[in-house]
Amino acid sequence: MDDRPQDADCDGCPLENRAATPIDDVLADEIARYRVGAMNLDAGAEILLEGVASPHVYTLVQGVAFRHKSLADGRRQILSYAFPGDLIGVQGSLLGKMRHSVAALADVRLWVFDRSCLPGLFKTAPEAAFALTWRAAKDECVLDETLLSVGRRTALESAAYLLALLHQRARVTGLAPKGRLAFPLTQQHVADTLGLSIVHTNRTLKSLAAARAIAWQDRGCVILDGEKLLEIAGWPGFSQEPRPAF
Amino acid sequence: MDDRPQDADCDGCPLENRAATPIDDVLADEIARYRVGAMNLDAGAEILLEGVASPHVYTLVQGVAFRHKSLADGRRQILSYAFPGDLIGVQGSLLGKMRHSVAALADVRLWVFDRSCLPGLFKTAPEAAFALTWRAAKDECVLDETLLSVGRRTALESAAYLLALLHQRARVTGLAPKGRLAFPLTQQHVADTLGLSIVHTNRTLKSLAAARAIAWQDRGCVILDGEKLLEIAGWPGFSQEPRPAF
DNA sequence: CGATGCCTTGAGTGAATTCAACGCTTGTGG
DNA sequence: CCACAAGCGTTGAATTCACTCAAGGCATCG
Repeated sequence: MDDRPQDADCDGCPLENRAATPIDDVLADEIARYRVGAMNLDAGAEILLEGVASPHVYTLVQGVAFRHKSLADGRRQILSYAFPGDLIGVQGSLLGKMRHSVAALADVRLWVFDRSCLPGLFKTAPEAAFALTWRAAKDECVLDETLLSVGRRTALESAAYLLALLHQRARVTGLAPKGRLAFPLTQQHVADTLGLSIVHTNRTLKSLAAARAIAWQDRGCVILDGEKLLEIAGWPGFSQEPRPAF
Repeated sequence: MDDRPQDADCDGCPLENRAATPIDDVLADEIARYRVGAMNLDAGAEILLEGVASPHVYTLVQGVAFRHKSLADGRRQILSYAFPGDLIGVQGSLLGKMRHSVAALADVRLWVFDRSCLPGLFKTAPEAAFALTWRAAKDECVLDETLLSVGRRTALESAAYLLALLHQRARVTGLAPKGRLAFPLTQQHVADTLGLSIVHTNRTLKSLAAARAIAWQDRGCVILDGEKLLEIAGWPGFSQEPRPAF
């Protein structure tokens, strides 16, 4: 793939667009000093593979990615989604090798960092290191809510939660113009995130469409009523609190 | 509750017992300087509540705790378990207020720290801060595997995974003498961790017992064949890799 | 223009749930 | 000391949610 022109709706806002993306300036500025390259990948490509000890850590500049892991017979679970500004592969760097895979959902643009930069960050830029850990805490918070969803919410509630989450995260990065999720999310992705079969996922999404909360058209999801999704999910949404003073 | 005598099997090994517990010396030594007190709580008590901005962070010195969150109508999901040496409440401190609750599974002994010590740790003890983040990564790794389990493993596989996990973690802290999990885990806890009903959990555990992998007796779980659990779960177990050089 | 990927629908099956009840142990108050 | 309640585990039966199997429609692409 190549760099594509930005449209007026701010699809695929680059990381550099600080107005639209929730940049953590301290971390972004500091880590930028360690940048060793960039990488572009097509939608569907794997960014990192489970079991691999990658020499790199990435930041997602453009596009959307997802973390996933699978059982021996192929059953797949999507764990979480990454949006522009997010770090990719930090867990793997800290633990030695990847315990999950990461794949590109849309075409992605990544900045590449040497994994060895992490200890340096802690030594020379404590506030950036703090910001990194704060992000890890936010990610874990999302993971907690997803686990609650998969474990205890009904299929309808769970699907509403997921779409509300993706909508909320996409919006702040300019990836939800007019409510349309601007990345090729398939019903198989939804199924693999919620732990449901593709058939039942389809029926559940139809039910959300019947409630006029979403529409599934042109191979993608349009959020018609975000409030209704939150209501169906019984979820208040994530608060966007800033990082506490260092 | 009060401090109780330690038995020969090392039940309830205190944090001080470095031979039996996987202490991260750098972090433990450093954070100990900020200790402002200790707290003992009975089994069943809540340690931290969702929504609260606690002034404290804790380390679990003795006993077992679990993180959990619930939906409005009471459906509960257990997210993870904490064993001696683990930190409790760091996520809440970083994010402002708790996004989940934490409860004591067994009687617990905690050391109390002021939440404001965290930035100080990053400023003055970078290696300890690095160790803290490394632990967060390990915790997230467990959470990933649990999500895979709840979403994609069958009830039998999932139950085998959970008991193998608890056995593995209990063993290194001396909380699994002769294979018996030395804390009052009920079938309701198992159900709330796996996202199953109590009735189906009971039948699934009976099935594991019929396979001679476990026994459920005297209100507790005995692991008879840890290898068989791993095999049923289709899970290799967690590698106990040390923290990488700083 | 056949192949592929994605969405959709029907029908039958199976897994897991709810409802209900009972036994056993533990703790408590009369 | 006994009666009683409460907590936990167990079992049966009916129901429902979700799955598998199967097939077809509709785009897109080589």
